[in-house]
This record gives sequence, C-alpha cells and structure tokens, in this order.
Amino acid sequence: MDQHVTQLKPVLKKEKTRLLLLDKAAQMFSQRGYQSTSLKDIAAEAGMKAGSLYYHFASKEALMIEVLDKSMQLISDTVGGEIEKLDDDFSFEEGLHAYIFGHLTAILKHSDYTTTTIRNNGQVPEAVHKAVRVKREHYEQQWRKLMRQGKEEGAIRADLDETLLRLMILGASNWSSVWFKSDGHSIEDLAREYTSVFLKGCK
Amino acid sequence: MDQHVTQLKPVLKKEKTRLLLLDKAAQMFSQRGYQSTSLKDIAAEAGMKAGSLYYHFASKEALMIEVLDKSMQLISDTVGGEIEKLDDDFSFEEGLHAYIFGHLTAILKHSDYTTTTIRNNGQVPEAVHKAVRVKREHYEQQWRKLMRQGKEEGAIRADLDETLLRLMILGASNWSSVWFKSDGHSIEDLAREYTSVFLKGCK
DNA sequence: ATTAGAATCTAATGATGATTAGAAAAAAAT
DNA sequence: ATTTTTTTCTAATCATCATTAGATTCTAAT
Repeated sequence: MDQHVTQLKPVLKKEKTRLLLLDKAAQMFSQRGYQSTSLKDIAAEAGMKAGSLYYHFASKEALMIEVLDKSMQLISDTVGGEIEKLDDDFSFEEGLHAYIFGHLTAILKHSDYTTTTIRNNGQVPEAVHKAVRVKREHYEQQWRKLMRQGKEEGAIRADLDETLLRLMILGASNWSSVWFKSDGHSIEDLAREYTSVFLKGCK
Repeated sequence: MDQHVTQLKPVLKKEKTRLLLLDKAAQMFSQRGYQSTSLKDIAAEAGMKAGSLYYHFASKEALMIEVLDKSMQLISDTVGGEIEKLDDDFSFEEGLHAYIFGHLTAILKHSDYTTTTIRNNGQVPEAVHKAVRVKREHYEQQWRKLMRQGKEEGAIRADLDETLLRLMILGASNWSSVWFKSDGHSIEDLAREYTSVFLKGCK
C-alpha cells in the first residue's frame, strides 16, 4: 500500500544482489553450461550459500530464463541503438554494417550472457526455450526486414536466397564468441571486415 | 598368442555393440549435451543397462572422447575426399568450394557426431579437450593452407585478414547445423551459395 | 534499545548419477 | 554335455545437487 519512500533503499540493495547473482550465473552458464553449473557454484561466486538464492529466484530454471532473456534484450537493444544512429533512409549497406556491428558488439561485450544463449540451445528444459522465444523471434524479424530491403534495393542479387544469407551472417557473427580475444582485432575492425566480405566477397 | 581364426566372430559382435553405443551416445550428447545425458539414457537407447556400458568403455569421459574423435575424423576425411577429387593444381575457387562442400556434408550428414563437437565446446572435462586437440589442430591447418593459397593467387585481397576469413567461413558453416532441415535446401545448393557469397559477396 | 522486515544460513530431504564388484546369463569352444 | 569366455545384469556405494523449512543474523525505522 504505502511503500513509496520506505522501500527506496532496500529495493536498491535487493536489486543489486539480484544483478550480481544474474551476472555470476551468466558467467558460469556460459563457461560450463546449464547442467554443469550448480547453484552452489553460482552462490559461492556471489559470496553466499546455495539456499539463499531462493530468496531472489524461484528456481534454477527461472534463473536461466532471466539470463537468456537479458541476453536477447542486450543484443536487441544494442542493434537497435546502432540503427537509430543512422539516417531514416539508410541504405542496405549502411544498415548491414550497423546490424553486424551491433550484433558483434553485444555478442562480444556481454559474452557471458550471449554465449549462454548460443551454447545452451539444446541443453535447457523446454520451458526455458518457450519463455525466450518471443524475444528471439522479434529480433529475427528485424534481420528479415533488412534482408528484404537489400533485395528491393538490388543490393542482394535476385537469385540469392535471403534466408541463407541471413543465416550465414548470423553464423559467422555468433561464432566469433568462440574465438574472439579482446587483445586482437577491435570490434570495429571485425564489423568492417565482415560487412565488406558479405557485400563484396573476399576478392 | 593364437587368436587368428577363433576371434573373428566375437570381435565383430563386440565391435557392433560398441558402434551402436557410440552412435547412441553421439545422438544424445548432441541433443542434450554432455552433462545432461546419463549413461542410463545411452544404455537404454542401446537396449542395455548402465553398468554394462563399462564392459565397452572405461568411463563416460572415454565415451565422449571417442565421439569427439570420430567427429573430427569424419569431417577431416570428408573434406579430404573432396580435395582428392580435384586436379592436383586446383584453383583457390575450386578448393574453397570443395572445402565448404566437404565441411557442410560432414556437419550435416553426421550431425549427431559433429553437433556434439560444436555444442560441447565448454562443457566437457579438460581431459577430453586435450585428447581431441591434435586432430582438431590438424584440420585447422588444412584450412590455413587453403587461405594461404588464396592470398598467393590474389583471390583474397591483400588487406583482408585470412584468419578472419577462415573463421567467418567456418562459423557460417558450423551454424548450419543449428537450423538445417533436410527437406529444404540440398547440401549442394548450400555449398554453392556459401562459396559464391564468400567469393563475390551478396551482390 | 526495540522491533518488524529483509536477507542469509543451516541442515535435511529426496533424486539422480557415475562407477564398481560380483552374480548370472549367453555364446563359443572343447 | 561341459567348460571357458564373453557379455550383460543386479545391487550397492558414494557423491552431487536442487529444493525447502525453520532458525538466525542484519538493517533500518521507531
């Protein structure tokens, strides 16, 4: 009823541990996978005991769902942010670069979260999949739109399957989370090279 | 000492169950991941009890090692087979198509094995990784050679990082195991499109 | 200081799972 | 038919783990 002023600080504190737990969970899920990660491990990383997790999350499954959900949100937001920087009437070339740069940025900057998404595709309870599907499909839809634009502009040749092209680009991008080391290429470099290869090939 | 004639049949029978177990293990590892798959599950699929597995394999880890080893062998052999079909002095273009076609064929035809490799990157005991590294590195070396050829022929432009290109191609190819349905594109189609995009871009 | 609520801990429960030793059954050899 | 060898099963061990209930500590407001 009257939780206006009173709850300001406590809520903040609670939210902080939630976030910490979420981060640690993402980190461990991405490194070892869903099943190999125990709640004890996650709790320990956050400086607490396994049982205490249940004050913040209803179950291991619920924890995973939040990690995956946040992961999709991060990717979606990052790409969205790049698109907004463009003119309203951006070309396919510009759009493609923005999408690739945004996707790579999200994948590589928040790799704990995003790698969790990529790695744990099959090893997660059905309920988890279901819970994340909407966001995933929405993001896919954005990419489809970009491909349609490319086709209409003639930037993608007519006989090239745009679904295939999209999956190639996403595959190449996602794979970067497997090998990327922050001491090598910059994300900007990566995005530029990827975009140019997909636009013009390796020649 | 004298096991010439006598062991012919028994060895064959034993080998058969070993292979069956290996297949079932690959299937389940690829679908649910290493940790989520119990020996009980694998044994049940092969019509036996968990304990009996130990007559054929020393441990769950050993089983996984064999699956991953076979997976790398399959990919390596399939690509090797495609290369042998070419003239000795094949061009980069021809080589690239053969590599991509071979890789995709292996990935998609033996997806139980190969998906296991791709999916379980992080979630497997260190010992397993170590055991498979040699074969993996050897295969990578083949790809590196092809890229070098491309550079020398001038088929890959000088300012394009050949490591990056290789990783893009492998990423795009590996990702196909996530979405490929045998009722859509043929593997031949896929390989042709992939090759053409990497050579000439989407335009 | 006292107290209500928030946050964490302890200790138990019930499952599941890899692994093993020895019994049993199946197949092959004598 | 009997013995050997191969293969599978049974039953137990030991470990780990998600989850829970109740006790405990911590925090912040009175």
